[in-house]
Amino acid sequence: MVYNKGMPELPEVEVLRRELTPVLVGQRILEAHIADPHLGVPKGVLEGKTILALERLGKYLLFPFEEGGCLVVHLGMTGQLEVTKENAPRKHERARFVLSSGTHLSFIDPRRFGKISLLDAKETLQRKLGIDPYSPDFTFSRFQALLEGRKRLKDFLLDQRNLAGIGNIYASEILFWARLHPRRSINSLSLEEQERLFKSIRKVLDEAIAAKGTTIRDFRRPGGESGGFQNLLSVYGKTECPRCKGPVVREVLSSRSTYFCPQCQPLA
DNA sequence: ATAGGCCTGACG
DNA sequence: CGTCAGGCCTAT
Repeated sequence: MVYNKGMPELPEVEVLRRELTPVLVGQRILEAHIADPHLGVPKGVLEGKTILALERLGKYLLFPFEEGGCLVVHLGMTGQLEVTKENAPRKHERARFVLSSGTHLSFIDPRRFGKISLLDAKETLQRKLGIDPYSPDFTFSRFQALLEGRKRLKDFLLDQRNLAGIGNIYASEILFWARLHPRRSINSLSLEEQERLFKSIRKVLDEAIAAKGTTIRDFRRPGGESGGFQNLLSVYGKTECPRCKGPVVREVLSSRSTYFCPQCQPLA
């Protein structure tokens, strides 16, 4: 079974969490092989631990242990998690865990931007991150409070200290649905525009999760299928606006590609 | 607010 | 060859 995203934002990590849960919960780690010394996991601490659940915070996947503490995985740009029965190491494999069921969990990451670490508690990570859009804290009034003092709209969405989980693709998609220009300044938003933005966040993320994530490269689902949201993207990587049929513009903001329809998302 | 660095592969 | 890529951190 291959669980390969490769464009891991919140929806992709959530799909991963859901699909890995039945395979991993209750499993004991028999062996942990950390091939990449880059990954800061001390030797010998994972063996014998039992995975209690799979949780997600923003783009982080957490494996809390029955014995306390948790393993944290961040996929970076190209990280993948694969469950396999085979013992042969995969290309770009950075870590491998042998589980009590006999299956192996392998962490594959060509560009090595991904991270594996060990945490005392979920709260340690939570303190570094803003509100997860699927936590009970994600209310309109909390959202409004986050907007206070912030500047450019797209930067706000990408900063994980505000909201945790939105990346470059979904930022463009959310702003399209909210009909807001990526360079709009936050303090210029009307109440109605704030509400549109708030609702667009969950709408886009919900649909992306329902479609099993976005596959722009070579993502394979467990049965060999791809995720489906790449077929539902409105502006990211597009040239024509699905709403007004006008041209979609690509603009570089904070050295990241940003797509929007200047007609439907006016700056003024 | 922006550029650069971390890495490697894919593509022109 | 050169350019680009969905993340994130640090330094100007």
